[in-house]
Amino acid sequence: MEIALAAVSGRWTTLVLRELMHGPRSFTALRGAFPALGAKVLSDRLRELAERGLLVREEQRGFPVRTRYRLTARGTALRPLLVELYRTGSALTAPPRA
Amino acid sequence: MEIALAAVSGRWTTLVLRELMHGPRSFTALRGAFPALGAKVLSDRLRELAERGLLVREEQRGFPVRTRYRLTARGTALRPLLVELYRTGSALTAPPRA
DNA sequence: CGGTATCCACGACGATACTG
DNA sequence: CAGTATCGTCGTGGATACCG
Repeated sequence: MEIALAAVSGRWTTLVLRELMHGPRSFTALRGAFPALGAKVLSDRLRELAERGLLVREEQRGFPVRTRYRLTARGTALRPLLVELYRTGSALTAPPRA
Repeated sequence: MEIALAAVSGRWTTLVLRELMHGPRSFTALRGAFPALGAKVLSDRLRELAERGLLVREEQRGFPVRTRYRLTARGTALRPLLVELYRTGSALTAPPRA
């Protein structure tokens, strides 16, 4: 559980993962998706996720340099967990039944 | 998702919740279950979980004072999430399939 | 466009000591 | 038995500025 928890921990981590579940995204696209997310934090998070083998960074040659972040199989494996987090969060938000 | 994540965040939180899923436990019983868990951190965690309405603290009169921590309905609602965390963690631990 | 470098604030965690 | 008090450390995250 610690491993799974570490994989999704961090204020922005789940949001970034969720965005990438829809397909590869560029750095700027991710920033655009979350205006409140600073460049440094996004950079930190992406590096961490890459180190955990949950996503890969792909550079396209040319100018300006194009970069895409794509989830790996391990990354997409987190989908059910994200769904469950959403489901449980909704349940907790709903009025407590006594 | 942030709400669900907050509910299970913290190094010991999931473990404590998991232990309480088996039934009410005393402070000392919880300490015994996790020898590496300091009294202060356990105290912090229990207070936080109580504030979130995930468990309740029950005192029995007498000497010495007996205390039990029991999950509420909201607390037990986290079970599927814990299961999913375990499942996902196992999947991530397993050899990466490329 | 796609980042890195610095610095700072805050909260989680841990160790130690003490209490009713 | 069931905690609280205090202190120190570290990681996350935010603000700002700068770079190829």
